[in-house]
Amino acid sequence: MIIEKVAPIFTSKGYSATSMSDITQATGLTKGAIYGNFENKEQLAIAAFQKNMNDLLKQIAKHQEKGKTPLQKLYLITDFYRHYDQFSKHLGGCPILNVGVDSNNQENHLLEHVQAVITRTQHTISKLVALAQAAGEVKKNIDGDTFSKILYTRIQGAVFMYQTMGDRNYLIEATNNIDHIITNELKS
Amino acid sequence: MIIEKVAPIFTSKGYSATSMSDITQATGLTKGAIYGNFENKEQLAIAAFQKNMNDLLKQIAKHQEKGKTPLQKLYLITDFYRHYDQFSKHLGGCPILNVGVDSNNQENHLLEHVQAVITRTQHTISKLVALAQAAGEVKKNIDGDTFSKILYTRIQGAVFMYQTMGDRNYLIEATNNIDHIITNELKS
DNA sequence: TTTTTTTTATACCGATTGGTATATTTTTTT
DNA sequence: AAAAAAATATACCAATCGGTATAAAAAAAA
Repeated sequence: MIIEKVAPIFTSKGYSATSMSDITQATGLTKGAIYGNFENKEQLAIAAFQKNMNDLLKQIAKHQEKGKTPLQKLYLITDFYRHYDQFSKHLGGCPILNVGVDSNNQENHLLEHVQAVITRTQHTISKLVALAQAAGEVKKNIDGDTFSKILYTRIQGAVFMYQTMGDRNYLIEATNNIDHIITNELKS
Repeated sequence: MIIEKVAPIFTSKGYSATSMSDITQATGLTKGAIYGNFENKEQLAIAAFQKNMNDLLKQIAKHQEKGKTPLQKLYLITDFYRHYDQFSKHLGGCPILNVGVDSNNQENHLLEHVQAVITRTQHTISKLVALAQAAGEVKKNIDGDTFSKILYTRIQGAVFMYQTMGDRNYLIEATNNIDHIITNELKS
């Protein structure tokens, strides 16, 4: 319950801009209660980030269930991010982007967690490409690792532009464009 | 001189993680001296951001001088970002990305300055495309505004991935890929 | 060289920071 | 119902936060 109430604050305001009184105010608890459950502010921030990532990755996986073949699932990943403005709202923004930038050049250990999630997600995408190749849906000469990096980089770029310009069209145009690439360059 | 020493700190650590004692320490001045030159911390952060943007935009313009035609200058923009890891280092990271994310959902007025620079830069790129079209270097049916948004979004995505993963290849692959698009889809 | 102006340093302000020892309350176990 | 364990609240800590009034020093103007 603490984590749930605190996670969107950390994501939207950033680590050092989030104070313990923000946390006590949001939870309705006192500092004693918070420190009875978490070692310190950093551990709470890490727990909040992991909760956000759990929510996010679970939702992406759920969205993919609508697709039957690996290729359909690939399209559904981009489709998820097409409407990422809605989902990221209740996370307090994109945790990967926000925490990634916020924790860079900082003394806390949040960055390592962000890196781990990015690496893991890229692996998931590249394995999906391999499955699509095995099913004959995607050309054999496509390199899954390269594609997953391109896809992830483009999506995060669109997320950044969406968040700082407040324009959802960046998400729409980027995902449409990636779909176009999948159809014209990957699809066999 | 104050701005010069302080700018990379604000960019790398973020607004609220940068304290006045960080500033006095970096400049060798006391708080009295700082507040004799700047109204408050926020105005100093804005001045620092604008100094960074001045440096960045000037360097991009300078890099473009090597090209003669509008199309060559377009290639030189992507070429600048191919080596952005070197240049952004002495800025304390990418000010657009870092300040854009950092100032989101914050009470300061930094975000508006970031938005203004992004809008302005996209205008510059789209005017360059128009010039290239007038010179017969780029197809007439290309929409400059759309292209400049795609280019900028992809570059910022690569900058984010470079910074959080610490891998320069994200910059290289993204800029190579954009060049590929210019050559195959824009060039007449 | 004296006066004026600008810049910097000192010393302080109240408020807030993250964090903790201890007491109280609540929950669980017996 | 009594005892033990877990969770929460109270009251406090030194340190630091951003900011300021005033005095000293340096620079510019006269």
